Amino acid sequence: MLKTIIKFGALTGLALAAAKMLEVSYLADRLSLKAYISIIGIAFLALGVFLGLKHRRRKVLVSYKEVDLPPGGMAAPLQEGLLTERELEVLRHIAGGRSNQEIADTLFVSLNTVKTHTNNIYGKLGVKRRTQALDKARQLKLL
Amino acid sequence: MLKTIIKFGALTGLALAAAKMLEVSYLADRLSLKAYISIIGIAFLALGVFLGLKHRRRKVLVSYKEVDLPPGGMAAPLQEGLLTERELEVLRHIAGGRSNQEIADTLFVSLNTVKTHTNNIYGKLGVKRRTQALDKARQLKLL
DNA sequence: CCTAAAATCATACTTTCGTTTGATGTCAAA
DNA sequence: TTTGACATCAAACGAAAGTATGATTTTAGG
Repeated sequence: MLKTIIKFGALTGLALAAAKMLEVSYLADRLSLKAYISIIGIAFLALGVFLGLKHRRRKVLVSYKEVDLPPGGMAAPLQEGLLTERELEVLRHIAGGRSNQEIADTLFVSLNTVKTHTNNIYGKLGVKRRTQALDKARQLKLL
Repeated sequence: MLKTIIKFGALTGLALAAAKMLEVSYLADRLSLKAYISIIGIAFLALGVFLGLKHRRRKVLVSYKEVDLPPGGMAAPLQEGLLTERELEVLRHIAGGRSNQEIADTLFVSLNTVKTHTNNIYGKLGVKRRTQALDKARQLKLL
């Protein structure tokens, strides 16, 4: 971002310098002030458009890097005891895209019970929505 | 395209008119020609940048580079063209646990727009909920 | 036996999500 | 210029999800 600003400034400076040169050129004697101003304006307009368009180009991630796995393998840091078995069960259903009602049906409990579980999960994970819970759970390797 | 040119021309005309007004203003008496030219230049530069940025909506791939695939082989760019860039962007925010309103805020669009995107995503993935969309997207290696 | 944690359920309420319909502007390609 | 894909936005409604509070029942451990 800093580079962009610097480049931008440099280009502007160059443009201004060019304008100054123009100022003393023979053109100044032949063209009216209005025409001269117009040329300057159009030139800068073009420069501006160019710059504006140029800095919209997309960058793409192109490289990756391999790393060694820890000798023991990627064993789970499993947060033992954070969530209860039932809560984990519910969480897995959520990850599977099931609605609370569907979870209630498959677990043979009421919708309210599922809501209680989900809210307990949110509380323990420190989140407010099921999608956040999934994200957090993955970070914690709970899923 | 024609419209764009017309608008562009109109704006340029307005800018030139403004410049003409400036020309006869008191500023002309107080500022050196150089300073005057500079102001004109900067103004048009700004206008140009504005116009350039405004018409940047469509993104274009400008360069690419070949790389070796990881030994294990990463499943290719499956499902090319299933979701649009914008839809993928929204999907990633959903995966991050963001609410529609939050997504709207970070993308600087309205809540309704985000809802439209999400619904289009659901339609394309053949799902009905965001959590299902996440599950399906992972199966399709879209995330 | 007693207790704390876990699991169950409820009611009432707020918020977010999802659906539908319709519209406008832009861009690329035909 | 016409057309189709994209992105944008709106309004209104129903469906889920989430919050808050309180309660009862199981169950595992001390």
